[in-house]
Amino acid sequence: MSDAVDAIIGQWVAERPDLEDDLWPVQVLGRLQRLGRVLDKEFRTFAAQRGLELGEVDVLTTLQRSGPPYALPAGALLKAAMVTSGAITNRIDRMEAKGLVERVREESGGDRRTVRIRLTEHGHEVTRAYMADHLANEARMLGPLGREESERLAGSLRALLVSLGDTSIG
Amino acid sequence: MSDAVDAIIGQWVAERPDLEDDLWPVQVLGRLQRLGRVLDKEFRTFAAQRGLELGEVDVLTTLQRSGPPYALPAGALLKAAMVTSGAITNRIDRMEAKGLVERVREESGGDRRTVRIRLTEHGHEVTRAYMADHLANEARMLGPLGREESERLAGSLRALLVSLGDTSIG
DNA sequence: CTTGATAATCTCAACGTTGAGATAAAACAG
DNA sequence: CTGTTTTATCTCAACGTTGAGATTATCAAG
Repeated sequence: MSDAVDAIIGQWVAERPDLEDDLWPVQVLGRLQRLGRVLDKEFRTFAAQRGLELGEVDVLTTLQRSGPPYALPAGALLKAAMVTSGAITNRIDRMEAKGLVERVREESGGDRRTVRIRLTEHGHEVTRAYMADHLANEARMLGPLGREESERLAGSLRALLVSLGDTSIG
Repeated sequence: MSDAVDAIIGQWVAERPDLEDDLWPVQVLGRLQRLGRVLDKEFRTFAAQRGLELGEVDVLTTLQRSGPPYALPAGALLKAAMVTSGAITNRIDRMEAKGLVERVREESGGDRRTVRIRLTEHGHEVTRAYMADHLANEARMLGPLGREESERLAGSLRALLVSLGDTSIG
């Protein structure tokens, strides 16, 4: 069975036969770009059905998996989310209005520049429910691929991420 | 060697041991999401250094690989790009101002609703130069992975795209 | 023909992100 | 201390996309 990227490469070979030997990276990177689009759309819709923006889910899960006390400085969040500072400020503003997180400024003694973002009880509940649904959805999406092939695929993707330098969360 | 996703999964297992058996899809989909971000950033910077927006490159290459007469209806472009109509109108406006493409309305006899977007000579040159650089950059990015592992990876990614229903360009 | 439905494109306000700059606090050097 | 540099966060205008609606043209039925 062939996919959209096979079709695209086929077009290129027909139009630019001289490039044929240079097109092999597209088999991987073209598919990764394509999957990025497809998954982004899927997850965005999934989040929207639950009243959340994808960026908000990102913040919620980052805080949740960071463990007690479920609070991180804004700077840690922006590095984890790979976005700029303006985006994080904006997200936190919205999430604070929704009661999902709260800004906690350091008391006397601490660094008064940093603002810690803490999950509220409501944020905890929303995240817990979301994660359960989300993992079920992911399992469904990977169902046809099978668990064994998934493991193999994960190994190759790890190697690629490592070679691209994405080796730590911060 | 472990990557950022290994770290994330490690945090989840520590915080929510009850979820451990359900986290296996994250090994694949988490990495794909992450790679989507990383590649998007890389390609966006690469395009910006050459005075182009990523969406503009998308239009240029779609037209180029469609072959003579290097012209497609706006509707075909928006399906290929997986974006909404507003985005395509906006892109074409910008690209027309840059002299990369031109709008060609059907003459008498054709469907006068459709607007065909045609690569200009300048657009051709820009696309040709861009593709050469881009393919070299992609080969460089995949260098560490090696061509054999790339082929294997491409096969798994194809299977996933097919199972997600992404089997044709339109 | 005429009417109604469908299709292709454009318009535009709302939205989230970017990126440069502002603000304020902390760390460092003399 | 005092002045400079660095760090953490916020502000805000510009940007590209979305999504609903408007516009104009084609198609189908009567």
